[in-house]
Parts: sequence; structure tokens; C-alpha cells
Amino acid sequence: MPTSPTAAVIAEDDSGGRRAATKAANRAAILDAARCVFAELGYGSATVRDVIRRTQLASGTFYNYFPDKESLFRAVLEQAAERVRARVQAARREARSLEEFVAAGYREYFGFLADDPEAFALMRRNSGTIRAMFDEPIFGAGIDELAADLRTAISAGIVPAVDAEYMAAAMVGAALEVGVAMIQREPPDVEGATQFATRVFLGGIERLGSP
Amino acid sequence: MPTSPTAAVIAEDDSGGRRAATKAANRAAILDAARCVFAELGYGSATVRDVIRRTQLASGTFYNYFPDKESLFRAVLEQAAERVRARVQAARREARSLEEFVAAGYREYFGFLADDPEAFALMRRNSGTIRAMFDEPIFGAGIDELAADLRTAISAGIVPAVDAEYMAAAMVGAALEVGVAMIQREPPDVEGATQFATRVFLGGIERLGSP
DNA sequence: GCGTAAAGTGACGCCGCCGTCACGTTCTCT
DNA sequence: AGAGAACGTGACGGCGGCGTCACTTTACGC
Repeated sequence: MPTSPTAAVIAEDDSGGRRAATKAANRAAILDAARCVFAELGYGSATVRDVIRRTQLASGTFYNYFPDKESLFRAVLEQAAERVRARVQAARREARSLEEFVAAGYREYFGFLADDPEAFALMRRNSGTIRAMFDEPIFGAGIDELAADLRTAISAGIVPAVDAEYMAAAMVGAALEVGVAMIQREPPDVEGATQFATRVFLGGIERLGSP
Repeated sequence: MPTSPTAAVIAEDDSGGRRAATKAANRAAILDAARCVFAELGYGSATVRDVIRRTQLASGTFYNYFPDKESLFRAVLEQAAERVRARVQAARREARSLEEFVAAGYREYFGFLADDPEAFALMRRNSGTIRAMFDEPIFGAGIDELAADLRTAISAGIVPAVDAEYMAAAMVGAALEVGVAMIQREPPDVEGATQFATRVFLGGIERLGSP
């Protein structure tokens, strides 16, 4: 049992004493509960009370961690978005061809959905709110990033001249819906969805390149 | 001025007397206001009060027309969905080839978005709620219908053997996002978006057909 | 160990929404 | 034209969320 100071320091993963540890734990508990609640009820219908009721904390405690519901929502999304974007970008960086680039992005994205269905539910349930709240973030950022990548690939001659904005929108929109369909299959076949999406858009890019 | 009964009957487009006329007008006013409110605030955050405040009616009157917020929401969606589905289906019916089928669907869908951007905002803002509320309707119905059409086309040999479910999901998902991008262009180029989406998916179908 | 400051607690006042209802107004039917 | 029903009205009680605050509990530093 960690009773001596040294042992306590070893047992706690983050620096700082016990104070900081419960602080981190409480914050995590609130974020976990919030992910659940926002995914189930949607942002608009959810209340701060709904969230704290799912934790062991009192209502007043919430306001020691977040000023209001919107801040909480932003924190929850930031956490989820970071994970998926890091995954997708890391995989894309190693791509050496157009096919690898497209396939790697889809593979990591669909893999994320399969690994963390709750985060996916959160995003899908609140996609409209997200778009309205931060005009053009999270998903928008995903689209914009992809569009930028496509443009550089077009300049480099790797990709034929297509409308990068439309192409990025189509690829992301399709990913959302195909992801829904994939999750409903048992078991979710990440590789099948990846192959499908990759082939569709490689075929589409080819076709667009030679009108 | 319509004072005699005959004149009154002529002046009012629907049958029934004055009573029925204001009834229809009130219902329409509520639905109009609701479309606005749901599109701006989202279903969860919107209140019945928000809606009636945008009309000339008293709060009690609302409950003469709808029992609660959910019924109102369903009515609003039904109205919007009916218009777009009628449009898309009518156009598809006349298609004589795969290309015509795909292009006609997209053309009518994008045309609808351009003609009625408020209905589009409503659907996009509340897509997550819609999916959660009627599990698999409206959009789901769109996907399912398309999937069914694809399957019959595959049986008939018009379309190569692709995963109809994934394909329908991808086509609908892409349409949503490309629609967003199209609306933001000034002026919205329905034909450009139609050409783009059609080529992408014809190319994709072709590629999938010969693995 | 002990004082202090940080953090947890839940009751409280305020506010806005919900759905109803008793009343007033307006159309319809004879 | 007059009786009656259908409809519009807004005030009302009940409810639940919001954010605060005085008080208690807990960890930190000496």
C-alpha cells in the first residue's frame, strides 16, 4: 500500500500530490459522463444536472471544473477529435501513393469508429450542433485538411485536377454514413469498409480526371 | 371583397368555410415558425414557446394544433421530406440508364437544396436527432430506398455487383456534404455539383465492378 | 499534529417552460 | 337573427434547471 511519500508518488501517474490526483479523476469522471449524456440526449436536451447525476459529485462541484454546459461540450469534443485526427494524420503521413493515402485515412478512421463507438455516437448525434456552434471546426477541419492535402497532391501531379473542395466533402460525408453502416454489421468489418471507400473514390478520381 | 357566401367560397382555396381557412392558416404559420426555430436552435434547445412567439398566436392555441413539441417536429419533417422524396423519385423513374438514374437523383436533390435552403438547414441541423428519434427514417428511408433500387439494378445486370448498402450510404452521405459545399458557392451551381457527384460514383461503381 | 487554504456539498432563489382551464370572441347553421 | 359550438387567449400552478453561497470536509506545508 502506498503510504510513504515515495510510494505515493510512484502510485500516482501524474505529478503533484493527492489533491491533483482527485482533481484529474473528477475531471475525467465529468468528461466521461458528459460523453454519454451528450451522445444519448444530444447537446440541446442535455443539462448540467444530467451529467453530474451520472457521477458521484454534487451539483456545485461541477462549476469548479467548467463554467457551463458549452465549455464542457467543447472539452468533450476536443478530446474525441484529437484522438481521431492524430490517428488519421499519422497514418496518412506514411503514404507513398494516392491509393495508400486514401486507404490509410479510411482505415484509421473506420478503425477509430470500431474501437470507440461511443465517441462516434457523440459526433454523429451532435454533428448539426457542432457545425452550428464552431462554424467550421472538428468535421470542418477534417474536410479542410483533406482538401488542402488534395490540392498539394494535384499540384504535384499525383492526383488529376478535380474540385478539391467537393472531393473532400464527398469523401468525408461518405465516410460518416458508411461508418454507420459498418458499425451495424456484426462484427464491424473495418477492412471491408476501407476497401470499399478506397475503391469508390479512386475510381471517382480517375473518372473525374478524364472528362 | 368576399362578403356573399359564393364569393367567400371562391376566394378561399380550400373547401369549408372561414373556420377551416384560419385553421389551415394557423397550422401553416406554426409549421413555418417551427421550421425556422428548429433549424436555428436545433430540436433539443427549441421550446414550444420559441415557436409560438414567432407567430401571432397565444401559447394555449398551440395545443389546439399539436399535442407537444415532438409531434410538431414530426409534422415539420414529414412536410419537408415529402417534397424532396417526391422530386427525387419522380426524376429517377424516367431514367433509362445507370448514368441517368444517378444524375437525375442528384440533380433533383441538389435542386431542392438550392430552392429551399431553409428545409436543408433544418435537416442538416437536426440530422442526429432525426436518426435517434425515428430509428432509420427520413434519411434512413432515403438510403434504404436507394439500396433497394441498386439491388434491383444489380439483378438486372445494369449495375455490377457492389455492396448495395455501403454504396447507398456513401452516395447519400456524400450528397449531404457536397450539398453544404454547394450552398456556400455563390450562386449555388446545381449542375456542377450534379456532374461531380455523378462522375465520382459512376467511376466508383465501375472500379468496384472489376476488382 | 495543526492551521490554512483548497475543494466538495446541497439547499436556496430566480427564472422560464409546460400543459391546462375558465373565459371571451367568432364563425356556423338553421 | 340568435343559439350554440368551435376556437383563441393568457394567466396560473407545478416543475425542473441554473448558478451561487455559506458551510463542511479534506489535503498540504510546517
